[in-house]
Amino acid sequence: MTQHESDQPTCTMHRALNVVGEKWTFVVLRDVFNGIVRFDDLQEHTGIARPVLAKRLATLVEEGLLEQVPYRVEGQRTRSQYQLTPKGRDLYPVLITLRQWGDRYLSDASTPTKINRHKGCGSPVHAVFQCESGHIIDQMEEIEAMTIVGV
Amino acid sequence: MTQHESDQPTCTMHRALNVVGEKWTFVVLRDVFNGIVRFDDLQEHTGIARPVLAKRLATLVEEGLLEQVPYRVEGQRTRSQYQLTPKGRDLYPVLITLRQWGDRYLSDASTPTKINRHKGCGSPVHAVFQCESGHIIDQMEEIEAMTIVGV
DNA sequence: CGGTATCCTGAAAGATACTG
DNA sequence: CAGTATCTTTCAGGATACCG
Repeated sequence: MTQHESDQPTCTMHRALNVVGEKWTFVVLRDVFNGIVRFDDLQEHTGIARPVLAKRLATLVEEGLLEQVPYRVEGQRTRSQYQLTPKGRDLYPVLITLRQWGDRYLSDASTPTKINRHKGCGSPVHAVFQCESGHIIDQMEEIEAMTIVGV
Repeated sequence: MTQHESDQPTCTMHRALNVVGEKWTFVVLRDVFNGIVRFDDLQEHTGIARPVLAKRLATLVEEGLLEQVPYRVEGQRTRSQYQLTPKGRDLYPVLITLRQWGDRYLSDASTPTKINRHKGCGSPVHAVFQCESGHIIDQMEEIEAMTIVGV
């Protein structure tokens, strides 16, 4: 059964992958999160071929994860940069959990470790689950999945 | 600058994507998490072409995220199934955060919402971050990133 | 049931060069 | 600086058929 553009998957995770599941998407987003927001800077830092980067950025703008905004430094000409929208910013947890998994299983002497700290208190953070009753869950065995049909 | 197999990216998130960043990987993992663990079941449920599924599963086994284990129901012949290793299980937070993002931004009337509940208390859970001092962080603005060189 | 073997296609990615 | 235009290549993915 071939997947046509029209029949979207009903699984929202699958849909998410159709938006951000391409090879370079998260690498680009990572850099934007890190403050690299201009085309040439992104190109140089990621090493992606220029046409590919252009297409990826266009997709991210189309999908509403990035916004292209012009800016101007006094006395220089107008330039443009990419900014995260709330929709884009909300992917941060995915990025973090992905990186934490990589840190745990794929790091070696050559990989600089990125630590995320709680501003103010300064302690390293990691992903856990919290239920609405307030319990913290760090064993996924304590979680059960359930499908709600009809939204 | 072309990427050869030998020169891995130093970013662990990027490395993670090289393991699980292919189109169908998370869809397969999702099903395995949901208890669909046999080849034909996976094939039918995902709709992936058989050779592709075979390759994806082989990769996941190679990379140590899945294990192929034989099992036998009394009186029937031996069958085989795929089981998550701890390394594979630890991708759960990535799956959940990805799905939560999809739920928020890509759902519509046709998408069944998957709710994860805390066993016992029954309340829905969502991914948050916790720092080692115990604070719960649900605003990513409260998180700052920092690079530690030299592991 | 759990895959392989074969063959094919298209889309994504890459290299290079050019433009406003 | 921020892209396009062209062209080429690679390969993940798909269709179909077959096998122990």
